[in-house]
Amino acid sequence: MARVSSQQLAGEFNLSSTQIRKDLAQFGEFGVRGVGYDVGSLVAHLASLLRLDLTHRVVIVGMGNMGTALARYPQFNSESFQVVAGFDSDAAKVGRQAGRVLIHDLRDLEKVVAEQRATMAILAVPAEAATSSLARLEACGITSVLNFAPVSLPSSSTCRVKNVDLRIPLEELAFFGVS
Amino acid sequence: MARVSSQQLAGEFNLSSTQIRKDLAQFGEFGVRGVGYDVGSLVAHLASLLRLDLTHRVVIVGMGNMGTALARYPQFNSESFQVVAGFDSDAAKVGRQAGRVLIHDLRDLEKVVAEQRATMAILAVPAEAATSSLARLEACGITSVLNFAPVSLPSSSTCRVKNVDLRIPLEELAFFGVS
DNA sequence: GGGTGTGAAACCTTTCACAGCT
DNA sequence: AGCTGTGAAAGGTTTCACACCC
Repeated sequence: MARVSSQQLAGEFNLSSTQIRKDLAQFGEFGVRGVGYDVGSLVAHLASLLRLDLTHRVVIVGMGNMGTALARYPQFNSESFQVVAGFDSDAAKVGRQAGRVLIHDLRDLEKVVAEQRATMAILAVPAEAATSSLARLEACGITSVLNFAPVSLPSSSTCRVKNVDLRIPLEELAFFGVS
Repeated sequence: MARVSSQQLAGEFNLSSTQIRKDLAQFGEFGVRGVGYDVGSLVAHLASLLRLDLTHRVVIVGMGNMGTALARYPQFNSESFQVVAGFDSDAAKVGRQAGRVLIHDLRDLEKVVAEQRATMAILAVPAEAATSSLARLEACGITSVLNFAPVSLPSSSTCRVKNVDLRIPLEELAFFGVS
């Protein structure tokens, strides 16, 4: 039975051991006094809390370079997430594979989302196509969207949008970078 | 002379007006009492503080789908940032363009970085190539690296690394997403 | 001994309230 | 009157110190 202590975790993440214990204690008494945390049960508890214990089915809209890169991104095809379809309006791409992901015609979005029982989507379309794509995703029951298009899109009551702006980490580097 | 008040900014960013004023006051008295902030001078002050007043010259290592997508990403070719070269070890890609970015042979990394006077780099190589690529970038004077490879790389005293893990926003969506 | 869980103290951030400038 | 800048109060988070359990 593998164990881990708050000190080991603290070392790993550059935090204090007290911080680790306080945070974990928020969700119950996961640890055993004098012993530490059982790795298996800790992982299970946290996965359940973060809803990573079930596999989320994801579609990617826009199979340009970004969409294709994300379809192949190993962390998007793991225990918790599975990319089940890609979509593009370019007929030349339809029918091809990107990694293990089949590219569908964007016109079939509603049909394929329903067939695949997808609940999450990644938007990787040009800025001008982002709003209309989001509307279609909302309408066919997608509840979470990760948006890579360079426009900020709003969440709604039925669909949470998270906007990824890759300029922000680059600006952080410019600010903190070695001078 | 365009002006803006802390209330307007607060509305824009969903913050309180006091928050805006306290934060800006950290860096000096940018505003004018009874009037507000002059947009031009506020932008200039903040750009200078964040070191976004000069153009940072960026190279991209690894011109697969992710590297190519980033080379074309409009926000990486703006006032503050300019992608000046791409690199790949695949001879078939060398000499091609991705957007306005010319792809060089990875063997010429040191030469081209010096010629182009680049100071920042984006790593978009497979996991197994990440560590050695970072070592070469550090050795040729790159001071900031944005790492998209799916491994966490450490900063050093001469080179700050920022690791981008796209699984994190996806996990946030899984957790907060509409149930 | 060793390591968790936790009240209390220290520390930091946000909000309030208002003086002061245009 | 209108809006910034800021000391003081309120609120929240991190660290400390130690009781408690294996």
